[in-house]
Amino acid sequence: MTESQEQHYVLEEQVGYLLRLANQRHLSIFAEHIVDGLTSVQFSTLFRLRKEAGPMSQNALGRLVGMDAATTKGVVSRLISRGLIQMEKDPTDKRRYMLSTTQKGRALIEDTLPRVRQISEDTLAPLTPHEAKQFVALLKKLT
Amino acid sequence: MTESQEQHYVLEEQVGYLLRLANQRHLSIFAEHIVDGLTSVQFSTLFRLRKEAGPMSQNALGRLVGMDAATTKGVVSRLISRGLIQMEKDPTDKRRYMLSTTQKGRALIEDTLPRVRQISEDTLAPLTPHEAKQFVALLKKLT
DNA sequence: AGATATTCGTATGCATGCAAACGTTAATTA
DNA sequence: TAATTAACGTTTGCATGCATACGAATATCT
Repeated sequence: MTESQEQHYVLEEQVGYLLRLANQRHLSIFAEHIVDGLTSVQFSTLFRLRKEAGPMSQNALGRLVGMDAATTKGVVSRLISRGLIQMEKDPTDKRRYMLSTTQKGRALIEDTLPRVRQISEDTLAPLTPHEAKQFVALLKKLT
Repeated sequence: MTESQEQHYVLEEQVGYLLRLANQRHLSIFAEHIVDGLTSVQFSTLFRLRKEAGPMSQNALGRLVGMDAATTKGVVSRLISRGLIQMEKDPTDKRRYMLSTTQKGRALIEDTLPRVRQISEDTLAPLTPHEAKQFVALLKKLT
């Protein structure tokens, strides 16, 4: 390999730069489809709480969605403000609050599911179906 | 396709969810390698200003890095605070300020280049070299 | 049991990132 | 030329996201 190739550095070919732009694009597509201001992270959080192990503590939920405690606090507060999840004291552990979805939250998940499916499709639209599967597989391997 | 397949929705297989985690992972790797608190976006901005068309307006620079005007304002302010770029009035357009890198900024780019190369490698480390190339190509196509 | 670790939720500060609104200036159009 | 439109930079408000620190409660270890 020659030295000139070593010096070569193009922003458009760096994973980090491209990941940032791809993420921005997805969030933009998400916002287009979801009218009521629910964010991608808020949906993920709500979905995890509903479809995973059910009621759990705030920090546990955050971990399942890939958020640290500080971020989780804000997301959960907003979901509670919207009346999509609820909080009650854990009788066995005075530090914890158990979180669970409300009826309104569960209804919103069902209403939103077709749209989030469409969002995934739209995000992958520039790729052929085969490329899309490849891409998602590589993304999973990367995580 | 059966109805049960249509109902199927797994968070770990959604592009948006995976993109968010992949981006988080990259930013974490970036922070590990760069000691002085320079962020990924700040490096991209500095690099663009130095290696692209040279001195340009704030909004133009932001566009080249994929930031809106509000975000650009903050990033540029921080780069100026660190003494990495400088701002001077554009004599031909009273609205504009022309931005350019300082000597300190250019020196920092050269010092940082080997490290950002390593960051890209580390981010792609879970993939084979062939997969890594595929992944970057698909990311580019997606953007 | 008592000392130490860890976990829980919380709070603050900082950095992206977008929407929206704003005054100023330049470019376009009628 | 006059009116309109567009671009420039700025500010505010809100949402993620991380580091750090904190008191309270639980777990673990000696």
